[in-house]
Amino acid sequence: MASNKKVKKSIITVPKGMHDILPDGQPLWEKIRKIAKETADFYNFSRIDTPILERAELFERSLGETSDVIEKQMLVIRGKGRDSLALRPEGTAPIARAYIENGLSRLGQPLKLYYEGPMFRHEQPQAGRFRQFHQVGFEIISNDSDPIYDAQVIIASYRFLQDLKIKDLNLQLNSIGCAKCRPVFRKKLIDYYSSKEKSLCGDCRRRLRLNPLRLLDCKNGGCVALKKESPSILDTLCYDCKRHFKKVLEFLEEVKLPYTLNQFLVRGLDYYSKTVFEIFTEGSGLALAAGGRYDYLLEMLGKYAPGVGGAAGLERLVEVIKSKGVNLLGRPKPKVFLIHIGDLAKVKALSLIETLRESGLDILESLGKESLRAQLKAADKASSTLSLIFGQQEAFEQSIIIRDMKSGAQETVPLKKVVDVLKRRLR
RNA sequence: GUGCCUAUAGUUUAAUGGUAAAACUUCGCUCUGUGGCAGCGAUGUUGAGGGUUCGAUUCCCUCUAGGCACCCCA
Repeated sequence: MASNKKVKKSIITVPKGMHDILPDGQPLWEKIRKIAKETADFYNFSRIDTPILERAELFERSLGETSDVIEKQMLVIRGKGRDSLALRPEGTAPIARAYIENGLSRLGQPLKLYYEGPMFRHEQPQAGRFRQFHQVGFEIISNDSDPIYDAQVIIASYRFLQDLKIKDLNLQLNSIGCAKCRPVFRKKLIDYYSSKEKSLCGDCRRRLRLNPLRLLDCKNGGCVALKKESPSILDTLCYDCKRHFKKVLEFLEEVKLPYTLNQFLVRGLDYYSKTVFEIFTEGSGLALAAGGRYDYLLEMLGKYAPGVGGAAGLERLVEVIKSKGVNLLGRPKPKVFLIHIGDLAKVKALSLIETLRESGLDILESLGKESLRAQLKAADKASSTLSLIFGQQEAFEQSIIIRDMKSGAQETVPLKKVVDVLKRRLR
């Protein structure tokens, strides 16, 4: 106790933007992951896990050197050798890498993959934004850019959110064109905005030079007004892109998936082309899931193969589920609590637990507590339906008491029969 | 990287220029083999450092951390 002060003073806290997911928060996380897996299973996406560390170059080459994610958010570790390793800021580039490196085209076309895990971006934490966050993502890589894949990724992402019982989903769609038509649009945008540079905000003047597409993303009053008259990407798309996008919309309409066209929707990463999408829910300005087609990503990494994918941020989902009061967790399983009294029973309880385990029964205990009172309290707090009371006398007699925690009714059964009786009563 | 706000038990919050209170949680006791209720008790050097002051948890400054917003993004 005297050292309390010292301990307190030197307490080590979690790094900025990171957080613990505590035991009482786990059930919801497990449930979300479970629903992600069920969605993936149904639509036939196979799980893939890639390392959390990748060569920094992977992201530099694929996400775009001028993107914020690369420019200032990537956490880079200098390895012992000359390697420059990065904590992955997103999940798609690693999958593209794994696809090429392992020759995953051999697994058949198309290859549908899903992943789940932590991502890292060094940014200022705020609502729905962390330095370590978790994503679930769906990706389809194939040897052609069939718009059906775009639709399938969007459907899977949408259904995932629906299965999480998140209401009022709003799917926004756009096409940002291909290598042929995007430059045309880019030029149109620059032409349009150059004459109006004076009325743009500081950020937008920078964007005009660096990444003109992002001009459409600005929420600044003056820029928003200018946006209205700006050239529309949808009018500029080449024939192929137009047809591709139309097909995607057609497919979504077939499954009655409501969408909104948003010609101002652009994405932050360079590898996107054609279809881009974001899914929102009412009352939050943050996208719950987002993604798009990336016809050039794998090519940039050395092998041509178009793909399309989307990812959802789990922290944001948890936040929405909590704030909307969605009840995802059903009734908990009935629990049995083993209570011991006395040293002999304590020892015997240990092997009894193993016996129950072998019979496939779940059992809770509090072997560290001695008094019956305290153990009953613990059983109650764990919301057990039944408890087993095992004392000195029962240990001698090879019997045990089964107590119904709600009614308080007790029956004494021979130890040999406890498994059968429990199974019957739990049914 | 920029701006604004905040910092008191594990949690949520009071209070005061004279070294802190409640509720909830946890643990224990009242009650040595029968829980949920109740009563009692335990668990804190008011984020760190400095300044003003006889005296600072309170006022001021710095730092740190957190929240929110911008940038950007899941």
